[in-house]
Amino acid sequence: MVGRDAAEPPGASPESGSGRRAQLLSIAAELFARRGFAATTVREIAESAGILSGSLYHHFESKEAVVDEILRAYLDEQLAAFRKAVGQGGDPRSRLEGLIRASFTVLRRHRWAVAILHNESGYLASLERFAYLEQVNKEFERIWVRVLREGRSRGAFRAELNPRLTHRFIRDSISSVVRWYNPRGRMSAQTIAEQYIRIFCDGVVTTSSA
Amino acid sequence: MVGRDAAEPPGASPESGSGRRAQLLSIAAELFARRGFAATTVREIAESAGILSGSLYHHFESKEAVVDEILRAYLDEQLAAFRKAVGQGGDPRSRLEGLIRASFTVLRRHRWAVAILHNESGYLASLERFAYLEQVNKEFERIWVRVLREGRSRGAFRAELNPRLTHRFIRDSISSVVRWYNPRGRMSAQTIAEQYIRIFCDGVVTTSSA
DNA sequence: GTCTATACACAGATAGAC
DNA sequence: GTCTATCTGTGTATAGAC
Repeated sequence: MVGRDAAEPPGASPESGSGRRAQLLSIAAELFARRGFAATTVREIAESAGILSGSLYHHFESKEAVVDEILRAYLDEQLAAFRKAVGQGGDPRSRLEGLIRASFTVLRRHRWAVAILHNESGYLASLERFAYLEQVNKEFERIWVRVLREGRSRGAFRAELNPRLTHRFIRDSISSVVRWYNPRGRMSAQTIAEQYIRIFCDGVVTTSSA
Repeated sequence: MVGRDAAEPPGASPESGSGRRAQLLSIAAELFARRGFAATTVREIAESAGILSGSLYHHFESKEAVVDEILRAYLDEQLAAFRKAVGQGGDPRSRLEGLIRASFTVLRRHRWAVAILHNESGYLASLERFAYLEQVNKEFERIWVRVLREGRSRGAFRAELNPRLTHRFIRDSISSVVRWYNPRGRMSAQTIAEQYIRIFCDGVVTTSSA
């Protein structure tokens, strides 16, 4: 847990929960993801929710507090999903596939949070309030790099690939999916996940004589 | 050419050119890329350049005009580089590698522009002024998809991969590199390009029995 | 829980002196 | 080409009535 003092019943995620607060978080998350955090005004958030901007401050202490909550809910779930995935064992490839699938699974529920984190992490990192992002980032990297290194030392993954670079590569590729992913579109998160696994593991080229 | 009325000698790129105007563009580009377009103020740009905000308007008509110029300079060069790459012929894999290398080559000179386009395209697309971004986007996609489709029909690339998805995948992966790429760091753009080509084409796994 | 009304800061941009 | 001074709009946030 990244930690927060929940005034809401636990289990209520900002992007799927019921309740007014969760609804407001969901609306704000989509706007932040689509237009950017700085470019989104609290008036727009309130208007989308059918209330006036002043009323938002009954639910949240500030605009920053809103993103904060959106991001923490996502990060908590993602961390748990990664830990569960690597805990299941298996050969290196299965473990890598497990991490990739865990990313896509959480992405379905937290697409806006994934987009916000990907787009605004540079800006948010400059604010003291979001110093924890760097820590979580490092923890995620540790989990992935362990799997990649083990696979490499066992000869399952290519020796010439830098594990940290490979992790960033996969992470950013998946994060970028939220820009065009549509839950009601032709491609399900599963379909995309399987295509991505195919590319990451086996590449685009068929005659891999490497 | 995306087109603009140049009051400057041609060939002067915003990120490497000499002259006051080019210098200001370079400073602004870095700030926009690091902190976000909306989050960066004209006062910050001016301050970084050692002048006052009012003085900026002697060089540019507006903040939007500044990003506009940064993006156009990049897009012009990128388009030319892609066209040159596909014009060189070769087998599907060579052509794909050519496109990837062309991306990384241009990225060296226009890293901030690449970051801005990647991070802010959602927001910028909502402004009339930047309607051309969609057109350029489509043109880039056309170039890539042609190569990917041909490779697929020739049996060189996996049949199950969606060409448009594959293009977006590669494009976004490369764009994300600018977040951590450091021209004076351990990894050169070439080194990164070769690792990316390796992953894209052959995958991470060694025993690709696919 | 929402609205009214408003404080206060800061944004982008302009005009004219130097 | 830069500065001084400033206009005007809009942003976040607050206080108190309903």
